[in-house]
Amino acid sequence: MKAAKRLFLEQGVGPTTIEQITSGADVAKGTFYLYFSSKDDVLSALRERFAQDLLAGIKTAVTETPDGDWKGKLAAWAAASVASYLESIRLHDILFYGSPPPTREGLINNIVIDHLAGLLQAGVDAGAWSIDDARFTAVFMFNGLHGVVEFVSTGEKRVNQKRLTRRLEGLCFRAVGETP
Amino acid sequence: MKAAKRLFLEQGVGPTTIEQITSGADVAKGTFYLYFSSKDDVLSALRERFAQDLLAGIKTAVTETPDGDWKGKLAAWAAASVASYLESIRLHDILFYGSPPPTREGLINNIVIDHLAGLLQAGVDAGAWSIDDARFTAVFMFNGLHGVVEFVSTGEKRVNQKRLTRRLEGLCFRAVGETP
Amino acid sequence: MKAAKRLFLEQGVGPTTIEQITSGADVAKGTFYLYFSSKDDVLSALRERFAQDLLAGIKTAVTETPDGDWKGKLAAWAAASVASYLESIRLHDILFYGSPPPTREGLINNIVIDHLAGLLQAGVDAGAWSIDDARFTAVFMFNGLHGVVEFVSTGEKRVNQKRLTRRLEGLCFRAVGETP
Amino acid sequence: MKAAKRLFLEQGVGPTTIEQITSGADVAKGTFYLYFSSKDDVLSALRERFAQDLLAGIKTAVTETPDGDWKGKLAAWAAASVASYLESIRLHDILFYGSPPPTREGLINNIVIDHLAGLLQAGVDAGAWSIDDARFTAVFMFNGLHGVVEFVSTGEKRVNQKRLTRRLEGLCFRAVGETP
DNA sequence: AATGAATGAGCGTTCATTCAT
DNA sequence: CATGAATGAACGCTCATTCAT
Repeated sequence: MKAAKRLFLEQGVGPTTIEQITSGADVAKGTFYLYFSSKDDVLSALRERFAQDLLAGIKTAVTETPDGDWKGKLAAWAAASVASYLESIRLHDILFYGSPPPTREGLINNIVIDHLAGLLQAGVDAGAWSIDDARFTAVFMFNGLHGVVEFVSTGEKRVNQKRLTRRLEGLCFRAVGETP
Repeated sequence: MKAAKRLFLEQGVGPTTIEQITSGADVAKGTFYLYFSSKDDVLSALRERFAQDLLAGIKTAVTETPDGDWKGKLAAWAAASVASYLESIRLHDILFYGSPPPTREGLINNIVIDHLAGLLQAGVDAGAWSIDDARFTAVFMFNGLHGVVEFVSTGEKRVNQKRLTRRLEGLCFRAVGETP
Repeated sequence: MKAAKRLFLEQGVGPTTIEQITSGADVAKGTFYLYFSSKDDVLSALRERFAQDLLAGIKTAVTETPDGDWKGKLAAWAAASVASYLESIRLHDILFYGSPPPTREGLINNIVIDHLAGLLQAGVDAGAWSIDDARFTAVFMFNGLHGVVEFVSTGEKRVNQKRLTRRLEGLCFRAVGETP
Repeated sequence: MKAAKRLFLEQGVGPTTIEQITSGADVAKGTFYLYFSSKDDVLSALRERFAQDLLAGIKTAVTETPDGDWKGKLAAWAAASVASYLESIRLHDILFYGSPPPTREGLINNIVIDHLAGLLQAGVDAGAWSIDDARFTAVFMFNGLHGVVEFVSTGEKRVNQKRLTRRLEGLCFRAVGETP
């Protein structure tokens, strides 16, 4: 999986051959098929692992913020997301926007968005902010943030993470009707 | 190009062969190479055309809104975007998220986002709203909207376009610091 | 060998893998190579066993017919052959007509034909019938009978064994110049 | 097809690779798939051609014998069959006894046996001889003859075709109840 | 004696691309 | 301009065989 990840990042999924993966991992070609049934299968495994890691990081950050501080939790969510994505936006895109997109179910998006939707709804229930539809807003926020990180990553020379985070926190606040 | 578009939608880009395209277009295989240099080349052409059409629709809607009515223009932008994407979100995804990703330059995103950023900045200059960085907000808004449309398209049975548009307008207003 | 036989019958020799055989026999793959050197080796063993069983059945039937009754012995040969083949014609064909053909030596044919040729020659010596060349006639008779059984097995819904046997006895009689 | 036939004869069907066939025919590997869909497909084509040629030879010989001379026609059938098979018994065996045997329908056997059965029945109708069941006897005769030719081909140093033919005619006569 | 993970040569098949007609 | 037969590199995948445990 390490070899596959490296190669996918270097040349994309399509052009990477099984042979290259096994060469990179210093095993024989047949060995690959002992553990994976196809290239898509490795992709699945990488997705799974990526999603778990990402969600874990976000959850930790949000949980560490004191209960009751809803704006703080939302800011923590944004900051953790930005940090994670800055580190691995290319891997994310390769895994989740690769040619035959998976069932759209089981996308990383889903578990991360589920979690965010939960957070937003909890804020609503606690009277912290007011929004029409938590899931809806979660999708908007997630995609907006993701897009911005991607935009920034491919555009600027060096990313000013601090300013980026501050601005995204501001946009998240506005999305729930708060002022930055 | 018509045949290619249909096939890409039906089975994805990768699995579509040149032979299928030429069969579908009722020409010989060699003829393909008189007009395109490769499959990626057709993809490029389809992208170009798609982006032009999309931007044209948005521009018209925005222009038709009376000058000075900034919220109206933003709402028009959102409504036109939703309408266009609802009709062709799958084609968009196939064209712009297929592997191997294009140069990140020349993405449809760019010309549409450029336009939106212009609109936002104009609003700022006119004192209609206040935002930190127009381009930044434009990227956020564009991706948020796109994500929501995609989410809605793959999820619900039938899409309630009116409600969807209303909610997205609201989120766009909030993103520029206005109340829905 | 039991597992191999079952699999050969179910899917043919070629498509059967060593892995399937060892799975079917509930042993590890390596164990196979402790007892056989290759798939052809199992095939050989199955052939040997098949030929022994078949010849034993025929010999018994022929021996049980009183000495001197040559037509009776020939009829017994035919009846026993029909009975045996009806039960296992598919196995026979798989074992003896599979590619690559064995050395043509060691074919079941040989030991069964040898025996039949002996019987025919004994009849000649005893003045029971008159034929040109015993071995020659034995080959003809053996193959004719085998072909008929195969023909009948693959063709009809249900085989009328009694009638089949009677007719084949008749043909065997004719082949040695006797009337049925 | 010529190259395939040669290779099948030299090394058997299984061990022959598509690559060898195309090399032998001095074309590229892909060209093979322009005309055949698989190795089995070539096999089919060779079978077809073989059966046509064989049957044509037999029919000619039988037809050339004066009508009314039933024993002559049967002798002609035997002689033509022997001659054809002696020339190409190995090819026949490779084509028709290869591993995954075709549907047992469409076997050469069928069209040749059909023809022979017709001849035998015509003889019965004309009162030339008496047999129980024409098709049945045809199968017996065909397989007997085929087996003998095969036996002789693989056994002796040099085949005495004249004596072989005479003896097989004799056996065919006996099978219809005539004396040689 | 038994195991089963590892091997890697070799297979059938596909398909973008060329070019003589 | 258009054709489509021919190409052949490249791929995913299988499976008989080995051998350290």
